[in-house]
Amino acid sequence: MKSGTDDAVSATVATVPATPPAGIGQAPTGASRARRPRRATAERREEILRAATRVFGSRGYHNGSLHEVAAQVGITHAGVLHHFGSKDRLLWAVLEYRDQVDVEHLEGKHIPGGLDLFRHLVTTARVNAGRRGIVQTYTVLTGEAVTDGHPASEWVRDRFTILRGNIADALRTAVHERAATRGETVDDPELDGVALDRAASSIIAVMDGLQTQWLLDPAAVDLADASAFAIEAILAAALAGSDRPHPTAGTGPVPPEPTA
Amino acid sequence: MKSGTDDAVSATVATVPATPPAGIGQAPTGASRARRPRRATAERREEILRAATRVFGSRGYHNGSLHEVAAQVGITHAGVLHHFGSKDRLLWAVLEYRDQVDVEHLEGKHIPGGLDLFRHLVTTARVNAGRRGIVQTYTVLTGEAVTDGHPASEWVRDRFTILRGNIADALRTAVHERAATRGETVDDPELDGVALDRAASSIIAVMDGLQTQWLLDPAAVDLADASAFAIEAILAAALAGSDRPHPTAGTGPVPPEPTA
DNA sequence: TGTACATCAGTGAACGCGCGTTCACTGATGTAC
DNA sequence: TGTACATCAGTGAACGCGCGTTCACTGATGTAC
Repeated sequence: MKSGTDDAVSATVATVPATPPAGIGQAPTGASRARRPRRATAERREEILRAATRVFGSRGYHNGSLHEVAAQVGITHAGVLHHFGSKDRLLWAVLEYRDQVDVEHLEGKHIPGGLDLFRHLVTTARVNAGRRGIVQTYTVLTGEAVTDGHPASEWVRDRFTILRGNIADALRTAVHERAATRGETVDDPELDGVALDRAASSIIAVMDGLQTQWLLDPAAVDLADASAFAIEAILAAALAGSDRPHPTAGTGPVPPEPTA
Repeated sequence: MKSGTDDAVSATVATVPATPPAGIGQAPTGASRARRPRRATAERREEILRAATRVFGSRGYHNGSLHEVAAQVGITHAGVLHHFGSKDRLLWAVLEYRDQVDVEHLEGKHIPGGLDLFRHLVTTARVNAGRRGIVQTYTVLTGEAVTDGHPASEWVRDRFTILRGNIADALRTAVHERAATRGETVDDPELDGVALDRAASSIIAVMDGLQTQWLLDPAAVDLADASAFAIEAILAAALAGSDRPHPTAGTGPVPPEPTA
């Protein structure tokens, strides 16, 4: 994955790693000398990634320029390309970098499961209310990714898939937990997978949608409170829905109208 | 509103109306001749607006080009500018056009209130599942609008404000309706405005967020079903919440992590 | 029915700008011996 | 401790492209008389 333009790697670009910058000091592979990356290189590369995160976040990927990224680091845009080869490659590196940072934040502790995940999501929303920049980056990139042939769309799609899976699993666990406290067992061992996915999608959707509204009008939307309310609402409906067949919404004859 | 670059209107641009193209045949205002717009003009302008909607929707506003819009109508990009003066102006016209079309769709019937509004929203989601293009346009533009200084951000913000208001009003009505069927009256005449706004934001948010996921991965998300489920869940929580003080979510000590 | 004239739709070329990419080159860093 | 050398970070200029905007101009349309 993540390929697509990797065919003819320009000869000038010697520094671009196929994989994101791993640790320091790996033993020299070839016969030539001085293969060990310099200590400062990884740091400089991180500086650039942080700057690119800010620029792509505030201006979008297409509209953000290498010049602006470079200026924030104090080098020229050619210097940025020296490290990352192309603008597309820089974007991919930014996305991978964010994944990596997120994982490091969690340290050894894996993503919580069961009801703990939902408390975690609520906390995340509360924390996000204090980091406008990061929220903007994700929102802008996610929106752009819907565009035809956007270089980040695969990444965003994968991210959604994984999140949906995690949340659906946590829901399943929560249903079992609740049944256990009642001294019951859940009849359908696989539960209703469709219903769980539906709830999982919805939870991600509210969080994302509220971020958009909050970014555009922070005074009108309380990101933390609204997220907490909506997550609880959907969670409650999902748990209740696992008891009995889920109702389909009655719909009157209302004319079509977009509400994006 | 909608101003910002209206200062020096280029002299070449004679056709650009300050307001969107109104009806045909309004009486000549000045002393000069031939002021009545030609019959074909309004149609051609609409053609352009529809093409621009498609282009901005599939490529985004910044990435979409006047050339592509023009090609879809069979004229040159200078011809498009003849009608709209600048790219920004074209975008505004597209947004106003969509508003206008939406209203016309509703014909005389105003937006429904009370529980009918929520049935209407569910229907909208179902209809949207069959109009990928329009959904993409709204999603892309909304995402881009979060960008610094984007020409559509004011429009999107206003749109959210109005929608939140409509939905909050409908919620208020629904609460009263429900109390009435129970033979009760609602004590707080203004209800809990904050709670209503919270629920209104959440409903818009799920609908938008689900659209994004659906656009990226139609096989993984059932737009209509998921929207119906989530709207019902939030509606139920809002109605239940109007009975007793709303609980605040308990949150464990979990490390921060973005989930945009 | 004709004529003169203003307006309008649209063209085609040119301009200028921003931007991503390429490339030759420089000075510094670090390694091998 | 020195020396030679490969590698690396970064520069500055040039290139090419896409694109929005401007502008002079043309042919058609419609109006006034």
